[in-house]
Amino acid sequence: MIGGIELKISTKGRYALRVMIDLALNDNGRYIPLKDIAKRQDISNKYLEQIVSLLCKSGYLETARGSVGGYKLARSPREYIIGDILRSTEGDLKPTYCLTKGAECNKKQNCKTYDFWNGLDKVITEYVDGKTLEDLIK
Amino acid sequence: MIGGIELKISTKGRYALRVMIDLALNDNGRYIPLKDIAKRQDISNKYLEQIVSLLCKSGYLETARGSVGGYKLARSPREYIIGDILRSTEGDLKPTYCLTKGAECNKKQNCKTYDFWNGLDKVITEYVDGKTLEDLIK
DNA sequence: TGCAATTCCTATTACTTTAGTAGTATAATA
DNA sequence: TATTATACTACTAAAGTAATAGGAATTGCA
Repeated sequence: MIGGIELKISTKGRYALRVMIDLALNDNGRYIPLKDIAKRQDISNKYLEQIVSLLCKSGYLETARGSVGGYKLARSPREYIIGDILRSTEGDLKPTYCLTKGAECNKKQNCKTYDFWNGLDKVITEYVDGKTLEDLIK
Repeated sequence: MIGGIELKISTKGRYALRVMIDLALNDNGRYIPLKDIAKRQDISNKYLEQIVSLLCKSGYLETARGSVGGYKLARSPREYIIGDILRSTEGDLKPTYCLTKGAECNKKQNCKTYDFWNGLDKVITEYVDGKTLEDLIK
């Protein structure tokens, strides 16, 4: 088979963004249990656990265990750059491997496509890093 | 496992672009056999066959079979839009399924992320459709 | 103290996609 | 007719996606 579908953001990135928005919109100062978010967003609780874990490790969420535990935003929505949220779950957002430091192609110097891919990366990065969580919820 | 690498252009799109550039740079009016391109580009001949087949079906290449057969560009480099070349091998370049006509999410109307993804699609499309093959080879 | 609610951590899995390999048929030329 | 090349189709190993599953650790409360 040839002719697939690519350049797609995976569920991890899309769900991460929805979790952050959900937490921003439902902020009441207390910790919000994941099952509430999962229910509202219609996403598997167990799968969300893994995604939220990445957001925690990046320091984007505060968390509390136990019976009144859950998650809440660690900062105000305007302090979250969307690109950062996506990168924390998607890995990097670069369109080709040759753009990643340390993974460059050895033909990079005289490759006619390198500058093109680099330019594509630039417009993507400028867009996702130019918006904050606040921009999305208002 | 969680935490993969995404938003990547696959080899199909990258190789297609390199084939088109190779054909533009080595244009001598005659048909160029695929094995010459494969050798210059250091890509498997058999794999390139499948990619080139897609470019042919899109009408981007002229082809001739037989002993002096091969491929050549169907038009001048400035008449090829890079986005078209990529889409012919990659499928669409949209960052999420919800942006594809007929595959929209049923929550689209009040989804806070839809406009964000739509905006990302727009900057990607503007970039890839704003460059021609001529831009890449000069 | 014990129970319930919750996060935390790791393993497993079905499915799809990627990036090819392989074989054969078809066509054109010398 | 032998050679060279494209055209077409089937197959495959490895990786990634999108979960599911099970249990351990932590906290609040009766």
